[in-house]
Amino acid sequence: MAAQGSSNTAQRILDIAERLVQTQGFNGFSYADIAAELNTTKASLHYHFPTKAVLGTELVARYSRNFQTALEAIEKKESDPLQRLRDYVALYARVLEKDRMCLCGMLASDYSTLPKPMREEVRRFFDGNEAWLARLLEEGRKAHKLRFNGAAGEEARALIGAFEGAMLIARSYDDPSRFESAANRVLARLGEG
Amino acid sequence: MAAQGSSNTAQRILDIAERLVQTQGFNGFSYADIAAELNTTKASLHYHFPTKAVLGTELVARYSRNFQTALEAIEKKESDPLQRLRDYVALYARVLEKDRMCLCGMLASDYSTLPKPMREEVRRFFDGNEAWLARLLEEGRKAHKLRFNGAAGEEARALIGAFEGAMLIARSYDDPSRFESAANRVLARLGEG
DNA sequence: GTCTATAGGTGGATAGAC
DNA sequence: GTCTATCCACCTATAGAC
Repeated sequence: MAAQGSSNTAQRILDIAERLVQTQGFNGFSYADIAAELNTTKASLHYHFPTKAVLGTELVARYSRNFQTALEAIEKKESDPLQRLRDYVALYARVLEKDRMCLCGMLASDYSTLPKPMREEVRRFFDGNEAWLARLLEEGRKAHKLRFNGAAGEEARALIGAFEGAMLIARSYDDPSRFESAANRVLARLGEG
Repeated sequence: MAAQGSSNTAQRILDIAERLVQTQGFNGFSYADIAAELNTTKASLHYHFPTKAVLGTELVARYSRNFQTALEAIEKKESDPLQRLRDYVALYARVLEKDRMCLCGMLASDYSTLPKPMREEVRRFFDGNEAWLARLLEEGRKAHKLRFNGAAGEEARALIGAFEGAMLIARSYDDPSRFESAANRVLARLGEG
């Protein structure tokens, strides 16, 4: 009854594809790579995901859903705004510890070569992050727990850029502490006062 | 007498390759793409750059040299630290206006698939930027023109990450103003007081 | 659902004529 | 320095048996 893309095998395919995209980019992996790791054939993969574009689109959609779920989990803890920000940063740090880049940060660099449906999903990811962060920032400022100037939405965008960029470069040095250091500077600044 | 890589043709090849890498990544372009644009053949390109790894390495080396030259030009103007920072940001903005990503930011996302000599050149680029920025930051702080906490080197790293990340995401929205906005927030914070 | 086999295309790279 | 021709590996994708 379930759609093909939601079977167990499909999920295992997505798991492997996800790691490959996060480490090598969308143009840096192939069906053959996945097939080898799953001990199956390329043709079998095409049964579950007829084209690479479909696979990629479902990949980002799933990643976005999981990320949103993680954001909701942070909110449920009802901790203070600065702690929620720390939890948000920890989501990035956990990805980096697995020697991966944020899926959508990686896809942002592949953006010009992506099929249109993937582009839209990538944007949706950033839009969702921005909206969540902006709400948190505004709430934190009103409660005098977070300090920043100007529009919360713009600060949110700047934060996302800073985190994605810090992640990107930390990977080039195989040194997660570079991300931690940059993120902590940001948190310290926002928590001042 | 000059090495092959420094002929006029070689430079034109590098110009085209540079744009292609900045827009599509190192794995997103081919000798065929360059040949088509130059109205020549793939075989001819291999005369100038025997392998793609060699081409890529010379590409990053040239980019780094040009960037360092631009940094020295900023220093020669002997403007105040905040203005020099603005000039630094303008280097990024000019790349983005051409719908390109910073070459080394793009290569950072391809990092795991790059030949070793390219990796080293990419790191050298970031190291050079960090050193230049750290000197500027420290000088600006001593002159009470720039305000930030902690080590200048760490602040420099955070800035580079923030700029690269803002660039990366701005490209996904085809909206350079996203970069400008994020960069201006950073500059405003550093210039406070 | 998975397999074998294969199509049709493109990748980087080389040999050898001019 | 540039060309034609070619190699071989790899790519995404499909047909059809099981």
